[in-house]
Amino acid sequence: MNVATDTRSRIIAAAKPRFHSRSYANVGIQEICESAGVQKGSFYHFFPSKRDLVLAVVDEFADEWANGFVAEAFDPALPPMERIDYLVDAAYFWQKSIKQVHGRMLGCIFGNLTLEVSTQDDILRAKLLAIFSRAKSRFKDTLEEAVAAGTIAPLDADRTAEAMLAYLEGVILLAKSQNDPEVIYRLAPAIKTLRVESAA
Amino acid sequence: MNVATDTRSRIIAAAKPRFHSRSYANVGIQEICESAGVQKGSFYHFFPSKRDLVLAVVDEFADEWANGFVAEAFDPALPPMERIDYLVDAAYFWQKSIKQVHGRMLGCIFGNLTLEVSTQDDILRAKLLAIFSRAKSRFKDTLEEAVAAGTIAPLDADRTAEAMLAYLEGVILLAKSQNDPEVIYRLAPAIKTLRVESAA
DNA sequence: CTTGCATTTTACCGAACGGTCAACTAGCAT
DNA sequence: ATGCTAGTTGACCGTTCGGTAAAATGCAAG
Repeated sequence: MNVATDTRSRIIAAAKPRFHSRSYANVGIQEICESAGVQKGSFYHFFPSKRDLVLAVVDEFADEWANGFVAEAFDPALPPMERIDYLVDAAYFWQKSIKQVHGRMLGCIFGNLTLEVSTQDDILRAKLLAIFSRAKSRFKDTLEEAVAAGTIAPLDADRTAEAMLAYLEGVILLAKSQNDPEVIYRLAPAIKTLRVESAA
Repeated sequence: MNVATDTRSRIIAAAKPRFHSRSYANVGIQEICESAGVQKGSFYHFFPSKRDLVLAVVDEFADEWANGFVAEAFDPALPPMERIDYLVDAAYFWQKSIKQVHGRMLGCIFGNLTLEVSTQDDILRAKLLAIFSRAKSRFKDTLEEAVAAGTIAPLDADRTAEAMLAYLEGVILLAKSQNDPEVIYRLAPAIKTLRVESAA
């Protein structure tokens, strides 16, 4: 790994937990640079603006999830509806472990950023939207498979997938408002009761 | 209305749409003062800090809702489950009208603030939590009434109420990410399919 | 007419904000 | 050894941030 990419990734590594645990506006570039051991001029060598940094941070979080829990959860070897159980469990355990270390429920970075910036920055909103869209597709494929297998009654897979994603984000929001990951444990399993019937 | 309360309420009136359409951190006191036609010294005569202002703003939003759509929706004269339909419709039409005027889906102020500040300000988080708690109670009472009337099968009313609130917030979040209130129209009715079974 | 208080004005504080710039360094290819 | 370039440094830009303090104003009661 050459020097250049190291500096860049150190910046991202410093920014990630900060944007996650506070907010976009509340974390300054100066603080990130200090924590990464980088001068501000170097920062702007790698990132044209603060917005470009947060874009990169979002990408990293997305990759981390896609290659971690999400890949495990949506394992084709698992019965379809169990994949959803797995994902929900992963969200719970992840938030719980963060709280144990950090003392706080930090919630979902994508949800956090969506509500903070999506009225102010369409480029960032588009990136977040793409991530949600991919998540929805995972749910949708799973639901279609479950219907095909006869595990669940036929339904509007597209809309139900969107509803499930919404529910998961909402549960995490409520859990954050209580600073208590147990809310996820309590509520998230009900995600499987959500249904949007297919149009006649 | 005397001069004092007028200045104070002009400040709140100027702050409300700004906190709603942007974020807590992104709206400065100076801007609020300019818009309200008030000097900064006057601002700090009425509000000890920015946080106290946002607390007052949250109260106003909460009162507005409680005395408006929420009061209409949870009308005891309505069949219980229709109250939920009503509330969901109200959320949709409200967001839609805001978008028509403002060009943007602004979402739920309580959800927005929760995700932005609840890791950083426990007092504000507590206020938001209290508002969610009241909302949950409305759902809970409605569900209990529906069960008593035999409209729906028995369930864990407390948890289902919490789940419904979560779902509503999640749907609004997703709608905001797409800047499209029709997401609410599409997804929100599925709120009535959510169920948490009562413990055996 | 005066005292007292609530309100308002104005100027100001230090700190932080995102971002820029020119100079400098190190490594590599010619 | 020279020149080019990616990377780095540190000082600096103007602006805004939340918040303060003292003086000035308006007003009502005694």
